[in-house]
Amino acid sequence: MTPPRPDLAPDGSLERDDMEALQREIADAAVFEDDFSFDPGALSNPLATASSPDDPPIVAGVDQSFLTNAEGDQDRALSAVVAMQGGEVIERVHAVTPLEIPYIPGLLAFREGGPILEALEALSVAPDLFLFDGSGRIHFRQAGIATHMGVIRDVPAVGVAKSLLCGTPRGETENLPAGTRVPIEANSRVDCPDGSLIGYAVQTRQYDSPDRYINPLYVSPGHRVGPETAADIALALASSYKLPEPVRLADSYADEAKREVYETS
DNA sequence: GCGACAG
DNA sequence: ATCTTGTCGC
Repeated sequence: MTPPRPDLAPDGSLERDDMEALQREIADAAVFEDDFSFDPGALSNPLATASSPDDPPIVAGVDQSFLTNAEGDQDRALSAVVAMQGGEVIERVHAVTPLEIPYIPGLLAFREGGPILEALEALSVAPDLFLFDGSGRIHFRQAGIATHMGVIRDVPAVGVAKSLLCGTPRGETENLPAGTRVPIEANSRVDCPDGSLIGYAVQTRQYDSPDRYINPLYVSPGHRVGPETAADIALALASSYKLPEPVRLADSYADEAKREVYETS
């Protein structure tokens, strides 16, 4: 399947200015509000399956691992995709591609976007929603990897990051109770009006003991999802662990597939 | 010049 | 991201 917007694909050979210009184009094409037909309430609730006339939505988690050559340099990226439906894994695919550029904050999609798009091509099911490890709208040019990939495929996408790239939490984010969220608003480093709601710090899990605490996730709209719904989705999909299940499984699958590559070659 | 910086 | 043992707590 050819993506709706192959012209916006991340190209590691572009000049930095052109990469940033492309990101502004991506942000212009992105929709940071709910624009999908499935019922988000049917994502994790097993009972929704029986009561719904339709099949539960298919959610795909995406994550990467990296391969090292004989010299010890990271020369390839491995992208892993785990598709789930009604709480069950229905498909797993992965792809390995050579790395073009180093990791540069703000340009992550130009490093990892290639293998991701290739892995998505290998998917036989059509996900209703993508979850990416990284930011969406919480990005200098509002075009994090979740936004970039979501726009190219024109599929609803959410960014799930473990640390904050930019923006300002509208309050304390340490030791939040499970199930709570704190708005992240744009600051001067973000290419949109100061104070714009660009995502949430989301506490999916928390310890009971008072002497230690879990850090929140930073969830932001990628494409065709609003900030509120993005946070709802992360909470709904993270019933047992900090990370939403599709992303957590993609994470471990990326490691598993990496070991297979090393053992096979 | 200084600081900030997803994975 | 990646390199990695022990260790704290339920």
